Amino acid sequence: MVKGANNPRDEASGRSLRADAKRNRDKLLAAADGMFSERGADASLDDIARRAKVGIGTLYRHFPTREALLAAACDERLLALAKKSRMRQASMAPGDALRAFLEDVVRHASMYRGLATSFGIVLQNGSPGCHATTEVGLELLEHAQRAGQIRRDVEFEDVVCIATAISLAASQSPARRTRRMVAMFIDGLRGAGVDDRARLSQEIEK
Amino acid sequence: MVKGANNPRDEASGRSLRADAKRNRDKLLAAADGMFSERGADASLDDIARRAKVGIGTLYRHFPTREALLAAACDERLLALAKKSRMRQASMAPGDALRAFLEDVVRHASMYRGLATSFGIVLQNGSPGCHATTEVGLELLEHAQRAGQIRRDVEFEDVVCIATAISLAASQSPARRTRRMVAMFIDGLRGAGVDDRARLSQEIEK
DNA sequence: ACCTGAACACCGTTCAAGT
DNA sequence: ACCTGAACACCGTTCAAGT
Repeated sequence: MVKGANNPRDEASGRSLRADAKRNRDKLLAAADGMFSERGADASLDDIARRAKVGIGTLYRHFPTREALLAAACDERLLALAKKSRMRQASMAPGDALRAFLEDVVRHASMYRGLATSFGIVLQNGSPGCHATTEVGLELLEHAQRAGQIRRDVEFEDVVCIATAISLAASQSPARRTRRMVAMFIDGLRGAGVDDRARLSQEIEK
Repeated sequence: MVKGANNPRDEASGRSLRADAKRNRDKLLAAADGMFSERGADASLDDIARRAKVGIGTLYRHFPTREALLAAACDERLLALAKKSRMRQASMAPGDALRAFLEDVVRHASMYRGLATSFGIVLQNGSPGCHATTEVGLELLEHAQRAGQIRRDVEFEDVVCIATAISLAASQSPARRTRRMVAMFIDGLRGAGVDDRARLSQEIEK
């Protein structure tokens, strides 16, 4: 339980919330998670407010954009993902830990049906879970690179792109394809043989 | 000019169209292409009908879904893509021709802003352009595989997934990343060294 | 056979009024 | 300081009436 993540603060301002406001925020979060789970990431905001028994204006006050609401609703699960990934860092080979992380992120990017489309924006939201996930991911990547298991020229942004990309593609095609795509991508990140390497860097740079 | 592709037939039924219906269809197509180009793939269908000076019902009669309209609007450009790719088949090494094809498809999947999201569905639409593109792509893949430049276990569906995935990711991030991602993916498809290959097939199957 | 557009059921967002 | 919900401006889709 990371208690600090649940304190009564408004995302944008960081100010403390009045008791009733905090209550409303929690009700909105619960309602949003339920609604997003049942009907996907493009569920009606009106319905969410109604389920939370709160005026629609209150929803907008707490979460000015749909992405802000999505990020807040995802937050706990992203924190859990970060924690799990950090533990793997100790027990697995660096390259394998990165692949496991990539698979997890792909899964989470489709936590709600249709979430993948905006997952990139959601991750930039700066909520605790987003921050933690980004941090572990970066560590895992650097670790794998120092171990020589992943190309040096891969940036963390590439990994995020790849994850959302696979997730987006996977949501439109049978599940078995996901695993294939992760494996293929990791293979690409791993780097080609000695002969290929020089030609490849030429291909990549300009 | 492939004249056969422009004949006055309704996509679904295949029956010939009355002269005024054919005229309306063409006006809708022109209006749709303009509107999609200006405002993206989620442009208002009402606006398109209005620009075509046609009742909204007429739009629905000709194109029952938004994807059908998108596919029809894309069709000429997809035919051109297929033709260009077929020409490269003669003049380039099989692996390079496939990469060029992949880059083209990625570009076309974002022909209109926001198109990538539904590009998979659009490609399954069966219009002449979609059909031609699928056909060349399949040939290019098999050709590259026979030449030993691409793994045998890659299916054409994978290539489509990859293309839309990259396109989707690219639309949310700087342009220079696209090229990197294509290169990395192709690297993945190419296959790892001899030692890696056995482990990788294990990873992929189940 | 085809076209038209009013009618319907939705949706997101704002903001004046209330506590 | 925060909440409420009516009001506004949209959107996709259908279908009875018209040619």
